[in-house]
Formats: sequence, C-alpha cells, structure tokens
Amino acid sequence: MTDPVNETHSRILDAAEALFMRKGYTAVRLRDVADSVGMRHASLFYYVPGGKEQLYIAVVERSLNRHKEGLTKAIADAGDDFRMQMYAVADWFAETPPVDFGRIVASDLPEIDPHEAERLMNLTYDALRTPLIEMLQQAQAHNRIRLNDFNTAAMALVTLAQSAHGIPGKYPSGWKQRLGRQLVDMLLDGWLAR
Amino acid sequence: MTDPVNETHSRILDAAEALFMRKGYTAVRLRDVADSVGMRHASLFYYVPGGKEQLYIAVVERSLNRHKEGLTKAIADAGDDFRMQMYAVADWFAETPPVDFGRIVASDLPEIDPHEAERLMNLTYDALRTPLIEMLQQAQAHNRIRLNDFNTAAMALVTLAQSAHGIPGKYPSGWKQRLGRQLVDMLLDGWLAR
DNA sequence: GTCTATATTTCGATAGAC
DNA sequence: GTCTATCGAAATATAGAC
Repeated sequence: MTDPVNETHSRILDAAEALFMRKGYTAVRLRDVADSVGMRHASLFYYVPGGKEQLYIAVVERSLNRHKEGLTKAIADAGDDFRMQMYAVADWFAETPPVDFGRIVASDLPEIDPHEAERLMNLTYDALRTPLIEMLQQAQAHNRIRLNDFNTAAMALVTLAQSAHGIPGKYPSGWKQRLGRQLVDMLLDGWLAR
Repeated sequence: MTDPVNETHSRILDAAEALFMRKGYTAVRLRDVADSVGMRHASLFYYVPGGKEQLYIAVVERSLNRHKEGLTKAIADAGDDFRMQMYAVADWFAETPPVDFGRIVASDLPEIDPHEAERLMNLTYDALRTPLIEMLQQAQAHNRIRLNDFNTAAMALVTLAQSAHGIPGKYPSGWKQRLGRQLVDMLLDGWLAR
C-alpha cells in the first residue's frame, strides 16, 4: 500500500513528504505538491485517487517505516560502544528531514479519518520507540547506563536529536551532525561540573 | 497593542491562543475561535479589525511576553540552588500551554506579513533564551556547571522541558511536573552509570 | 497520463439590520 | 456589540478532451 507503484508516484510522495513534514497537513495545498513535481494538481488524482488525505497517510506511513528501519540499521552498524550507538542515532536524525510528532498528533491527525488517525498514531509511537528502547535496554544490561524509565529516555533522545533542525540561519554542512552529537554528549555526561 | 481592551477581547485572545498554539496558524479557522468564545465568527472583526493575521500576531506577542516574564520570575523565586532553578523552569513549562517554536518559525510565520514575521521571530528567540542564558551564566560563574555553548544548552532545556506535553494518554494531575523534573535530572546528572 | 475547465466546498471578510 | 446574509477568493475534487 505504501509502495510507490512507479517512478512518478514515488516523486509525488517525495515532494508531498517534504511539504507535509515541514508545514503540516492543512497548510500544504495539493497545488504546492503538483508544482514541486511539475504537474497540474488535477493530475495528482490519477496517482492518488483518494486525494489529499490518502496522500498524507501514505507519506506518513512511508516516513515512519523508513525511520524504524533506518534507526535499527544505524544502531546495528555502530558497533558495541554505547556512545557510538547514540551518535549514530543523532546522525540519523540530523540527516533525515525532521518529523514533528507533536504537531502530527495534535494538529494533523485530528483532520483526517479517525480510524486512520488512530492507526498512524500507534505506528508513530512504535516506529521510533522500539529501536531506541532496545538499544537502551542493552546498554543497561551491560551496566553502561542506569535509567529507570526507558520510555521517557527514548522520548527525550528523539526530541533532543531532532531539535538540531530547529536552528535558524545558515550554517556550514555537517553542522547539524556536530550539534546532534554535542546534544548526545550533554545527555550522556550531564551538565554538572565534577 | 497587546493589551486586551476589555473582558471579551481578552476571552477571544485566550481562545485563539489555545487553538493557534495547538494547531498552528493555517489549521485554525476563525469559526473555531468564535465557537470557543460563543460568538459568530463575523463578530470577531469588531474586536480584531485586522482579522485572522492580526489576531495571530497579538496572540503570539502576548504569549512570548508572558513566557519571558514568567520564566524570569520563576527562576528568581527559586532561590540560589541551581537544580531548584532548573526545576522552576521545568515547572513553568509544565503548567504553561506548550509553544511549538519550530512550527511557528517553519510553518506559521511564512504565512503572515514578512515584516511582522521577522519581528515575531526575533521576539521568539529572545523571550526564552534571555532568562535561561542568564541563569546558566550565573551557575557557570559559581562553578556549578561547565558548559561551552549556552545557546545550545538553553535550546535543549526548552525542548526537553516542553516535551513533557507530548505524551499521549491520560495521566494524573501533577504528572507533567514530575516528568519535567525527571527530564531536568537526566540533563543535569547524565545517563551514564558511575 | 496529463491537460483544461468547472463544479463544490470552505473560509476570511464585509454590509447592514437590530 | 452581536447577529444574519452574502461576497469573493482559494482549495479540493470531478469531468472530459487529447
């Protein structure tokens, strides 16, 4: 269902994702998506008969699946060192378009069909938490960290890592990655002097 | 300019703020605001002749001023202990409707007059950073913490403290405050076991 | 498959009665 | 001050030519 059936469909999904994730469901007009692809907005309905709502659902679904797979692979590829695994998570969020889960849940989902909204919400909370909590549990088992609330910790990590996108102004390439790792260091080592 | 001229105007600002901060500029319809106040949407124009855009600007301006004053006072009232000051910041964000600065900058401001947008953006980055950076500099001067980037630290604190609002589901009262302080502890002490 | 043209709906805004 | 009624613009969606 999420699979792009051909190249044009895939380009539509890419353009729609960039816009939806940046501006939110209501603020994006199908004409913006069409412009971005180089079509008339009416032609979008050939690829997405369900219109704007179906397009949004497909975009979110694809994005969440990509996050879940990408995070899992990034952590696995980082080796056994926990800080390197955390850096891998930060790098993943730095190089991926930011996903504002707060806005998706509070603003976008209420605009679409309630059943689809509930399904996407569960998918949202699962896609990111699952790989991260697995990583944290393993680190805890090796006595590397001592946490009593993995859910809160995972949420904090996602929130912090994504905040690297929120900085205004122009910065050199690779700057987001440096900031992301700096935030990870703050989280691991703490602020207090000792 | 931000002062509500009378009680009805103030109720309109309250209703608009709750909606704008939750859903964003485009997703809020003037009819929603009117419903929330108990009026017809046309009557809003008696109080806000400038329409939706002026209403949004007034709301954001009032919210930012409240944040700046509230944060400054909360920190001052917390006494000299740095962790208590940090708890005060977390408590402030826990009891205040969340403000999604990322969405405001990336999604809302581009929809309004560019000059007003720039003014609000500067106000946004000033209202929260100023009180927090002052607090951090003082703690650093007392050798309580050792940070080399106050901007990043302040941003991280705001982001984390506000993430306490993003948890789905129903929770007992005071739960947000507990979560906020838990996040502060994570930030101060760090995750690593020692 | 993509287009033009148009129908339908929604929303911000205005006019004018009361 | 608040209402009803309506305008005009914009956005989603449909119909049908090519």
